[in-house]
Amino acid sequence: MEETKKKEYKDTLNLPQTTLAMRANATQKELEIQKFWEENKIYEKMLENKDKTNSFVLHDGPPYLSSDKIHVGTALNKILKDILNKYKTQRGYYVPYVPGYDAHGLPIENAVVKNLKGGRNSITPTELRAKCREYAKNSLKGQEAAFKRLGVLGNWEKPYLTIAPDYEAEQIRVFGEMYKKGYIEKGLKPVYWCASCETALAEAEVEYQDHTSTSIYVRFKFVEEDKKKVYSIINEKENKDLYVVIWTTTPWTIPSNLAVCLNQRLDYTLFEYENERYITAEGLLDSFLKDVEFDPEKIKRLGTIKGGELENMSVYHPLYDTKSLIILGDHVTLEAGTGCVHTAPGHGLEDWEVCQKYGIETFSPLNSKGEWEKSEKFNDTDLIDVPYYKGNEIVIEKLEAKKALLKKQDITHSYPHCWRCKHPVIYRATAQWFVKVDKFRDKALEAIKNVKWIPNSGESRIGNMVAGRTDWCISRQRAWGVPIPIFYCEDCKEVICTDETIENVAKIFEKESSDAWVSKTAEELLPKNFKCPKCGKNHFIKEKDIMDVWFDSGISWRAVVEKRADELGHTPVDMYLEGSDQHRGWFQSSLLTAIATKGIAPYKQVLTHGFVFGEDGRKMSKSLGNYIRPDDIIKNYGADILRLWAASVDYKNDIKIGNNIMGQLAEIFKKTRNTARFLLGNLFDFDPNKDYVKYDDLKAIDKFALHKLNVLIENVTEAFENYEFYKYFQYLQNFAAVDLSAFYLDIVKDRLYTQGKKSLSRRACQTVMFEILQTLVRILVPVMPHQAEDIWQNTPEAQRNGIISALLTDWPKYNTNWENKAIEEEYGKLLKVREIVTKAIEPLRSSKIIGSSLEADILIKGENLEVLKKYKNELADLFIVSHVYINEKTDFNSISSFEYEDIKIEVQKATGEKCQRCWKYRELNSDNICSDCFEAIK
RNA sequence: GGGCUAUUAGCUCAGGUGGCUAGAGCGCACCCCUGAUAAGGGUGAGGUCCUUGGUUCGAGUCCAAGAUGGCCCA
Repeated sequence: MEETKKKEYKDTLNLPQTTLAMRANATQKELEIQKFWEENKIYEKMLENKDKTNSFVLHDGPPYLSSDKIHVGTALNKILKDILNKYKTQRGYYVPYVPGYDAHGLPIENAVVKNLKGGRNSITPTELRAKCREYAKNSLKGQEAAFKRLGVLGNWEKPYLTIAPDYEAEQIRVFGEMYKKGYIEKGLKPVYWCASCETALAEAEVEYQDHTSTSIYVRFKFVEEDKKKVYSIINEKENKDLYVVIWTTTPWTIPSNLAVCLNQRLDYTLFEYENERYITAEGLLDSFLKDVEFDPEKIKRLGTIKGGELENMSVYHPLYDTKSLIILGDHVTLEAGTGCVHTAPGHGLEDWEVCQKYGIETFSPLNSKGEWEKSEKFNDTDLIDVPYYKGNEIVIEKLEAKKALLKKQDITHSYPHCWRCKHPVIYRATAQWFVKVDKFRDKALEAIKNVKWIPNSGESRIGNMVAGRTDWCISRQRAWGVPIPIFYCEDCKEVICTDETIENVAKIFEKESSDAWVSKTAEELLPKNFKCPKCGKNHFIKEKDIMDVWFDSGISWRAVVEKRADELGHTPVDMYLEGSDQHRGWFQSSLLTAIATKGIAPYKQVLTHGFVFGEDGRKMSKSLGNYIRPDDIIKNYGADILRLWAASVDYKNDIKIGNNIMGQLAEIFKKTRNTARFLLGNLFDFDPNKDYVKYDDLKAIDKFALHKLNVLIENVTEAFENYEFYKYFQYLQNFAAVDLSAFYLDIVKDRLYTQGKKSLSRRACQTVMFEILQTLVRILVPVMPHQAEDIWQNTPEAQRNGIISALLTDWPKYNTNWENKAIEEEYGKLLKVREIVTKAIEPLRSSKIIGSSLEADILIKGENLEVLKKYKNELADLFIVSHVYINEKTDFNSISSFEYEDIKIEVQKATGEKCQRCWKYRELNSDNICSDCFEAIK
């Protein structure tokens, strides 16, 4: 047979034709597609003609604008949101998406200050705020571009910013409402304080360095009445003095002591030494005795008592004529000291917190320079005007004089220092504004129960946090933020915050932003001719603190969702979707502000995802070499593959990312693409309006394929409804690789190529492929929108039904007409046999006796082969061999066989000659083709 | 230390109420095809189901303790 003849036959085949490129060329193509979406206003069209009462609103949690680059974790978050939004849109919902940005706060302020040559004080607060604003806006540009590059669609024309004037104004109103309800109060709380810079410091502004401190053991004497109680508990008759012993590394805080904290579960030992009696934790007794040089031989143990039994007893302050309460706290451990913790709520965060529970007021006698100040509550003349760091010595002397000091020794430990002046910092309680969460906590806890948390462990997570929270400190001593809108009367010191003042400030902010608080005087910010409601005078000063940024973003349900009701509807929205750290952050601040003002949670569902790690399971870091940025992935693979990654992992847990993982996803991406490409290639001449074959005329295998497609639709839909995208990924992958590529498409190829172009049998499988392609494109949309669009744009016009973008297609529906249990069951059996057939042929291939499976004939032997007999005419196609015989062949030259259960497969070299057109082994005519082919090209 | 959480093949995931000789896809190895061709097909090798105890005739599955990792607190 000469080559030309071969070529002639090839020309009579219906080979695939398509304009869809085999390679995605994603990095470039995705940009073109994004441009197409933008120019054709696809986001707007997705919202058009939708019933707004049938909406799905996912309210965006604002990422922080500290940098113009985004992290993979942020990308993951935005992608998950977008996948969901696109899916819900396809399901017919009205799905608006307004991206947000969090733009106030310390990191931005610090970044700006760092770039100032002359430091913070070289410019005015107004100028500083302007620079912060500029910094945030620049970051926004970078982040917005990065988000868009992911293929995220939304209202990019009008995102929301926490620094927008109308946003800030609304924040003031929310504050006002909460204040009016009595939910906001002023109180004292210790913060890191640098006495040399005279400023409060945030955690991020503190550096830990080694520092040598004088540590002391101090004894506090029990009051008579409580001592008797203790003795009665341990049955001790002799009524000698009893002391509890504390250990501290900050002697200067002793004057501020108000309590001694024990752990309720720990055992405490009472013992006598040289006629004095003490209490310390059992587990620390040995180290204590050693430190204070008590001879263990001379110890007389009197008994043991649980910390819990001493609760609410009192001891005398070692220096003053006051009493300190014995309280309990879980932070007390056996790591160091005596298990009895000196507690000064004005000088330690844990101290403060535990004292809040006992209603012990915060006592903070130091001024901003760190010097003791005379007051009603403090009048120790030895210390007044002395700076705290000189106080250590004085306090120790005084303790010695009172015989309260058991021991002092120097220790070196890690201690916080000011990042700017490098001096050690202290905890100092200052006046702060608090949201009194305990006043509406029960309501919040109730609301938490009515929200759907995904995964549902979120409920106990946030529930426990809210239950344990008494106060939310919203004061920050910073410049870049929304001011706490409080005025003080200079004359009578009245605190002023009324409906009138709030609304006036809000109105001003609406026009000029919260910068007005800095640039205007108190009088300018107050209503005209405002007079102090208490004393009637008219001199006022402004509060200097700004609000915690969590308060900013926490009111977005109000400043964004409710303000843009026409676009976003109302609270509660359908979903908040963020990283699991937001149980502490945004989920909580949003909940608290909404409960406090509106009485309801701002969301119906909250979905959380875990954090992203390197492929090695370790935290991503540049030094470990496992740090990956979204940019890098997009540059190498494109956004769709990053999106596919987001969809492929179970985001409830920690998530890993790396080159191996991405490489693998790229393979899946290619698989779906090539499958779609093959479908497209074989549909080039298919017009569903004319060529669609009705169900009854399909071959059994076609019906089986539709059945499989139906199952896919069902599974994938369920996966999306449950937000289990990784299940979708598994289903999709299996369908493309197993059901299509390795099965249906492989088998049907022969029919498509060799049957008459317009023959019923070719049109039948084109009909099925059409349905598959239509479904495939649609289910690719949420996860791989660019790929879906590329496929769609290369789909023949007649098959697109006038829909201009893949993103505007509907989600496929389960089709009951395609349900076919009989075929499913029968084909299930045939597939088993097919497996046995391939196993029987395999050895012939390995030993190079045959190449293509069409070079083989099959003989099936066994009992109960009814199903096989029923489909006898389709079996050769199904196994892709030339002839299939069942039981009855006598002259079969078996050269290989394989047995499984009750079926035996024999293989022989195919009889007849290779048809030059269809390559099957057949009786050939004079043109060297078989009769089927002869018919097909007639 | 506390709250919540995770740990099944190299990777991503399945394994309701205990019965598994532990599955899938990908990747890998080998082979085939050359009419999906920088594609397609086949076969195969990979697992002390984190560990240790316990309950049970029987545990990846239930219970207890522990290890390791994570987020948030302290």
